[in-house]
Amino acid sequence: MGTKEVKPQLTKGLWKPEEDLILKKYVETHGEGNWAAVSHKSGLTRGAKSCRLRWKNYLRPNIKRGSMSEDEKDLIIRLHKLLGNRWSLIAGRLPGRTDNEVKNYWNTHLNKRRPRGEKTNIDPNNKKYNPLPSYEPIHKENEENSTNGKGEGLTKNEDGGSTVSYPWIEDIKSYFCDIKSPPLAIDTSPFLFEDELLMPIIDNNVLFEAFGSSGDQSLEGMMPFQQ
DNA sequence: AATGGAGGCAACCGCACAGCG
DNA sequence: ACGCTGTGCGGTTGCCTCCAT
Repeated sequence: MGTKEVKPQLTKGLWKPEEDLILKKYVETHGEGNWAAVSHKSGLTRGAKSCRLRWKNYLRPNIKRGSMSEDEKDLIIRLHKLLGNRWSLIAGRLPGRTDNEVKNYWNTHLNKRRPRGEKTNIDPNNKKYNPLPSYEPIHKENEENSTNGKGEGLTKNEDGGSTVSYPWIEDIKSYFCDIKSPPLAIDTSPFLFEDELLMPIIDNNVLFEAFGSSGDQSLEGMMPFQQ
């Protein structure tokens, strides 16, 4: 290869306390964001991504460290069941926890059965993420008595004609079936509709589909969207 | 006391996506 | 419409610590 890079060598590996201090002071002075500028102007020899990661996962205020509580564990398990490996979404429901921490916790404590290095939703051939399950309703025009064989997951539109199929109905159903039984306090915050992802997933139609028109009394109080 | 393996965690890497000119 | 840049995300890796032998 011959020619060496002219760029100053970037530091890698563990952060030193003095580096933390520099980064913390810089962000406190100039604000979060524009990590390229942080990298250039702070005096650190760290890349932008490294600075961002360090701030986000370690230096940011209100980071909660230490072992997970039972409630947190429970919530991680349930949210993972619902959302899969969308760690940032899951972490967003755990105040003070980062996506990296949740991911690490899952991989080390909750997912022990998977051999180290085994891929999850990565396609080994093209190294791209496999598509996540579609949460878009499927509209079927003029399909009479459309069911999946069990009468689940399909709803007639109010205006007649088409039917709407919710391919994710079983996910939601199993999720709520699960949380009916445990005595642990149920954190309903995941369903406060702040996450764009959950917005289209959980609404009254979903619950109607999952639990039927008779209503399930045991679910009352767990449905923050019901007025 | 020495050592080797396993577990845990911080950080890196590559990819995707959004915003902007 | 397209390319560039910055940011975010998820998978993976490497190092440190702990513990059993």
